[in-house]
Amino acid sequence: MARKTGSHSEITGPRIRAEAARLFSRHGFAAVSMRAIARAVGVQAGALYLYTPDKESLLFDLLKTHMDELLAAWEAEPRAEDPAARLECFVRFHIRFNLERAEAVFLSYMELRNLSPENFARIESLRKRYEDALEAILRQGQAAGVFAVPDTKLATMAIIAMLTGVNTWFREGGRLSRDRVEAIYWDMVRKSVAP
Amino acid sequence: MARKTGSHSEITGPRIRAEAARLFSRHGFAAVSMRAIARAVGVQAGALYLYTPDKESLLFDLLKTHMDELLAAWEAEPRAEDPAARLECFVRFHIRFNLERAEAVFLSYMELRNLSPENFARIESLRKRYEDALEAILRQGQAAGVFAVPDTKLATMAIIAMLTGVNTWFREGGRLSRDRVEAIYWDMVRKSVAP
DNA sequence: GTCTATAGAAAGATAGAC
DNA sequence: GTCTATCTTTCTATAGAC
Repeated sequence: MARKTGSHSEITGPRIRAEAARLFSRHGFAAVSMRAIARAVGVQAGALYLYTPDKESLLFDLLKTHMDELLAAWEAEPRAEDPAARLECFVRFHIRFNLERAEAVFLSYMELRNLSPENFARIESLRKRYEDALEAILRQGQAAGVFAVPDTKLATMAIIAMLTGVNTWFREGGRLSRDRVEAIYWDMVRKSVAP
Repeated sequence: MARKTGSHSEITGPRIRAEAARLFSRHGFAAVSMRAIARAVGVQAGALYLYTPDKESLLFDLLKTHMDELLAAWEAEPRAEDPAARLECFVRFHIRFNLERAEAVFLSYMELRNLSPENFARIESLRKRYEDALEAILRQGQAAGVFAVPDTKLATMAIIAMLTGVNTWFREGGRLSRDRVEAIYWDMVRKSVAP
């Protein structure tokens, strides 16, 4: 136990990211000062710079981690062969994952403009990979004749926007359970791509 | 022509709102300074306070005007009796109007958190009125047996999110014309609420 | 109606003590 | 690893000249 008083790098780093995510998603990146983050964590402002070179890198770290986890979680899902079953899996996965990470999802849509062009491009390419996963399902179903969409690219964007919208109104303990919401959205998506 | 040099109230007011909308939508409310708005307009920062009591009121004015114009434009649309025809009208109206006012739409989704609680509530109640217009169409079609949605409230939120999403990717002069996009989205919406 | 000038507060980031 | 102190810049908003 030779550790010096006030040395907590293994917990302060994650705490900084957690508080930054909470504050950024609530007030917006530009409206949150480094001092405000430090206060929430319980350290002085200067201490933050031991964990991030600057404010923008802190934001980028949050968005990059979120996108990596999103892609990894989707790739870990069981992979159904049937296009309709895969599409249902995607719909339920997207709603579930996004509701569990509401803060990060909000950030990843709202705060992109605060990234440098290079960092912006990196996040966008990860998002594109995720969109491509859905488009591949739609193409497969289209080829098999079980889906009939006029344009798979537009259907991809339409479905993702529709599903992500759940985050704007869903509240735990509200009128509908998360599972019921998933079922209702799946019903609408299923019909929207039906022949 | 007794007007003093530098007196332009009838054009400076609208210019301030236009430049503020452009800058807020591009960089975010908190990231745009009053100096930056003044510079874009071509006046000094102090002159802005002849047109707005403070920065937040300027934002509120933009959002309020947008919501008022949205509601007025929808109410001015020809009102079809048939629920399916009215729904198609809503889909096309929403896409068209939102694409024409991309900056204001972006602001009205992204910058709500920068309003005071009172002003936030005023904007949200206008948004609710717009959502209610769509829900009324869905209820009417449901009662007539031409639509079959598991939950009209969720279908309302799903459809609006899907349609508003067009603004995130549509570019004039791209692969698809605006009319073609409207038709494709209408096809998907039509099927999603079909029995 | 717009300008210059400025008050007063707060921002991002760094230096050096401990 | 964290703190205190501070540099430098920038911010919102106001006062008073023209």
